[in-house]
Amino acid sequence: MVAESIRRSLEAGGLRCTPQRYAVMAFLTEHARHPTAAEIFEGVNLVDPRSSRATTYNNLRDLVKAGLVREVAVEGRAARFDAKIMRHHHFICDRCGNVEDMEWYDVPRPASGSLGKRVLRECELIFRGFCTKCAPRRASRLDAARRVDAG
Amino acid sequence: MVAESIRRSLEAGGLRCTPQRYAVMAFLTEHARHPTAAEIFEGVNLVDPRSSRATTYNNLRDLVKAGLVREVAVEGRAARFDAKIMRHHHFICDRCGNVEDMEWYDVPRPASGSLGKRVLRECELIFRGFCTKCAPRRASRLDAARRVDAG
DNA sequence: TATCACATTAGATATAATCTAAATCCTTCA
DNA sequence: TGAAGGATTTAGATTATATCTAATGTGATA
Repeated sequence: MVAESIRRSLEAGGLRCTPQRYAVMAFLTEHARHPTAAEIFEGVNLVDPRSSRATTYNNLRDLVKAGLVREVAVEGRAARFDAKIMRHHHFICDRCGNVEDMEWYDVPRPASGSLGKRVLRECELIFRGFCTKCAPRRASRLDAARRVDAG
Repeated sequence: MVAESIRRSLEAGGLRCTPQRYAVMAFLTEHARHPTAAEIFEGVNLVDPRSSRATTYNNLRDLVKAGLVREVAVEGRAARFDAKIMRHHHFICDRCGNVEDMEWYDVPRPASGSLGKRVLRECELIFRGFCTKCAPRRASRLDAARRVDAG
C-alpha cells in the first residue's frame, strides 16, 4: 500500500507525516515527470487546498535533506524535484528544460589522487540534448554545432 | 598571446570582439574558480567600469550559446560559469556551493535502446560532496547519513 | 491538561535573471 | 565621406524563484 510506504519512509527520515508533507511526497511519487516547486504546490492544492507555498518549499527542502527526494537544478529555469524511488541518471532537454529519467548504470569513480581532501558523497551523470518531443523541432541555432562530441 | 586567442575564439563563435565581451571572456580565463554572473560583473567593472549588468548577462548567454563557456546550475544558488578551455568534470560542494574542476575521463554512454528518439549532445559527470575547505567543518546534519553510496 | 518542539501560514522580502526602449557603436557600401 | 542598418550596450523596470518573519496551530508526552 502506497500510503503506508510513504508514511514509513517519512518517519525513517526523521520527519513527521503531516498532511502537507505527505501530499508533497505522494504527488512526487505519482508524477514522475520531475515537477517544479510551483507545479507541486499547485498540484497538491488542487486535490486539497490546505498547503501554503512556504510549506511546500520547506517540505521539499526537508525531504531533500532527508535523502527522500532529489533536486535537479536546470540552467536558467526553476529547479525540478524527483522522488528517489530507484537509482537513475537524468536527461535534461536543452530546448524545453524538461528532465527525464534514464536507466541507471555504474559510473567510474574519479582517480583517488584527484579527490585530495574532498569528501565524495554522490556521482551523477547528466545527459543533455533534445527530448523526444523537442528533437524534431529543435532550435536551429543549437542544431548544427556540436551533436555528441559527448564523451 | 592570450588577448589574441580570446579574440580569435570569439570570432570563430560568430561574435564580435567588443570590449565588454572580451572582458567577460578574459575574466573567465583568468579566474578558473567558476564565478557567478554577479562576480563576473563586479570583477570586470573593477578593472574598467564600462559594462552593465544586462550586458554581462547577455554576453554570458551568447558565450554559452556559442559553446565557449559552460554554465553550471547549482541547487538553490546562482549559476556558475566556466571558460571551456579543456574538457573536465565538475565537483559541487554541498556546503558552500563552490564548483571545482575535476580531471576529465571518458564516461560510458547510455545503452542505445534507452535513448529512443532523444538526441544526445553532452554527457557530464557531476560529483557532490564537501570541498577541501568545507570537509573539516562539514555540516553535522549532512554529515552522518549517506557518505558515498555514490555509484 | 500543560508544555514544548515541530509545522504551517500569509505576506513581505531577497535574490537571480530577463525585458524594454532608447542610445551608441560598427560595418558596409554607395 | 557619410548614410543606413544591424549588432551591442545601457539604466532601470520587471519577472521569476525562493526564502524569511512572526504569529499561529498541532500533536506527543508527562
